[in-house]
Amino acid sequence: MGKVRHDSGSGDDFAVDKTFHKGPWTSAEDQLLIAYVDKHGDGNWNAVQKHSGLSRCGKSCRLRWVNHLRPDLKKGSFTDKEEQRVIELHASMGNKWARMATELPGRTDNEIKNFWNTRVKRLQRLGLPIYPDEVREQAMNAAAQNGHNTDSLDGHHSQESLEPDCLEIPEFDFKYLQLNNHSSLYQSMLASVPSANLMRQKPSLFQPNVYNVIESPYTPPNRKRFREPETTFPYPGGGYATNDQSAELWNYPYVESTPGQFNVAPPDSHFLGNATTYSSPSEPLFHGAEKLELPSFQCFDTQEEPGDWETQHSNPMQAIESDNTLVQSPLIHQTPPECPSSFCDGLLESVVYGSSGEKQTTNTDPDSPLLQHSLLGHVEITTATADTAGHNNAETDLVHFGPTSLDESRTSFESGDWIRQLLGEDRDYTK
DNA sequence: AACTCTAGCAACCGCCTGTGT
DNA sequence: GACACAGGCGGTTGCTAGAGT
Repeated sequence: MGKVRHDSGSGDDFAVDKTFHKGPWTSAEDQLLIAYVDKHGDGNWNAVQKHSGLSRCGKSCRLRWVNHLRPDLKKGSFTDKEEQRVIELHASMGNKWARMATELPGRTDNEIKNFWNTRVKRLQRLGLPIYPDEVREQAMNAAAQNGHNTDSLDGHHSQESLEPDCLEIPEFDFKYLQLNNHSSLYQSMLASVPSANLMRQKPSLFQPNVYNVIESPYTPPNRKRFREPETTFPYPGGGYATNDQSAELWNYPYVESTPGQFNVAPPDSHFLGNATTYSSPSEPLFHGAEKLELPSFQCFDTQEEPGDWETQHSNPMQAIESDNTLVQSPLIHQTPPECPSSFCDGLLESVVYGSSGEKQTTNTDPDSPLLQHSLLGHVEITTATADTAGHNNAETDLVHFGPTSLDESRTSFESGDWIRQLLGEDRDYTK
């Protein structure tokens, strides 16, 4: 409190004609605002100052009312049920806090956002997946049992494979997944690890991991207002695409980036799996995306075959940070002993998308590394690990690849039941 | 007791959309 | 269509309490 700024009171423009207090609200201010709302109702927030004498800008008043003074607000920490619901909602819609808030009566978007950010931070430190392991595991099993092909996953996609008119955006309702029962085990894992102990774990667990670009298939329902920023990014066909054009790309199971780049996901990003998979619906991290500032570890080079890449770009992280350890996929390798999770990598949605673009005909061996890579739906690169003696323990570089062509990927899209096939319609995920 | 570190939370900022003129 | 305004949204920042050293 005490800070004062000039604010026009309308939106984000500032003027010198009015001064507004900033900082924490006092109870006196709260009473003024409550009295105003009682009398005039909520809305027309820029009139608050005029009618109540409050020296707060309209936006601040609205925020205070919505987040703290509204009578229907639920106080206290999130219940298990609410937490599970948040997980479900985030899995299905990403960082759409306001929309999530409509599904959680008494909770505000800010509250949910803070809750999620804190949770993600905690899980990252633990090396735990953002989404319950059981759910991802079962999704992967379902995919394997349904025989998703991977033999086309060479990571090399042509321009034609991304022609926008050739892809349908599959609709996917995460209600197929019942997370509730899985979450309990997951939560108990978390509860068993005091937060204060987190940083005492092997530091390598907390190193940046590999993040991917896998967009949620969430299709917003009709509503008065649904905002999707039109972030532009280089379009495969040349030029730049807006989100409208890119929608199909977000649903495309490719991950494209530049070797040697790092993606360090912000804690509130849409993690579709865990600390190693990153997706931000509003800010897709496609190669060359406008807002992509941090280097990425997603090591695709469309000019090279995967094998070439592996040899030519071996251990990209090693070149950058020799003692940086990435969590590996337990499906492929043994789980690092320091990792408390059976799955240190991948996430449910990445599983879904990893499989979504694959035809269903050949190479259905569930043990196939290619299948497993595809199920993970993202690049995994295990970097060289410096042991205590200072020796680098080079691990295998794993790279997930999407279908080579659109024809291959569209097969499953056009089948119309790709998600049911992946998840197994008759599977009971609550067990 | 002093200090450090972290989680949790409140609030702000900038961008955006919807609406009215 | 252009503009201004009001309000909504997501991302970020900064403060504080509590735990650990």
